[in-house]
Amino acid sequence: MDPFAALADPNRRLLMSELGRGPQTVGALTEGIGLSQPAVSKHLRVLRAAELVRVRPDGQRRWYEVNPAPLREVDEWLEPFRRQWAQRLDRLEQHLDDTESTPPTESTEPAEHDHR
Amino acid sequence: MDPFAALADPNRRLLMSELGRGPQTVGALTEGIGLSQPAVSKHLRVLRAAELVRVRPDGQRRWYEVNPAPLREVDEWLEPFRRQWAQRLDRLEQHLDDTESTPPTESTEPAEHDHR
DNA sequence: CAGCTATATAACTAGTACGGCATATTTAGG
DNA sequence: CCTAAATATGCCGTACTAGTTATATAGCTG
Repeated sequence: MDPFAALADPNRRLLMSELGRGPQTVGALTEGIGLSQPAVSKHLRVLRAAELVRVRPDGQRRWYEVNPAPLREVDEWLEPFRRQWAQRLDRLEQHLDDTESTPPTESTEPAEHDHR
Repeated sequence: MDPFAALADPNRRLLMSELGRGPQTVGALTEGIGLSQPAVSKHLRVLRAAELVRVRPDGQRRWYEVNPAPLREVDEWLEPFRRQWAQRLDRLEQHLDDTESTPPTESTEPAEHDHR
């Protein structure tokens, strides 16, 4: 399963963040979040399928821990957009007011753009 | 709408990447992707709701362009996991084989962890 | 073994997502 | 005005999601 889909759910992101603080059992995770234990188990299953977490059985407990590797894919996807952050932030504010009105610089084409 | 959810769909990520190469009209985007025009319009609506893109009407055309700002939220969410990447990458390989078998280092607890 | 604890799975439900086709809307152009 | 082009919206079917409760499974303990 792809990490983007796995991280789409806010509760799963919460679980990841919680696990980021160290390995946890299902019980501990269930307490931290406002969900039933089965719900947590299912989210963990999705995270496992995405390989975002790994499990270590220990008697009747299961210690879940973060596996950050698949997050690289997310990070790499973000990469091309990074250089745009700084540049466009000022433009954003300017645009928030007149989003509907201004056509591109030229008449029918947006002219060459920053990535040219 | 939250950027994670917006990016969960692979087609929307494709549209974002396409737009990363410069502003495009709906028609152009529709050609690039294997979807109907209405489908593209709907995806663009979601991206707009997440403020990941902005539109500029130009006659009957609409020029869509990336607004990278919300991607910062994603990037910031990744931040805490970054330091784990390097460290755990070697451990991962080791684990790929014996994920089910090895109990934690200690008997009932995973012993102290990096931050416990 | 009996019973408790910890976790996973099953069955069900309500809501939402994504696609398609058809249609509305807006603008351009003769 | 009438038509065509570009885009958005409505409606529908199918599929998946995320939650619940109930139950199964596995280990622990007396």
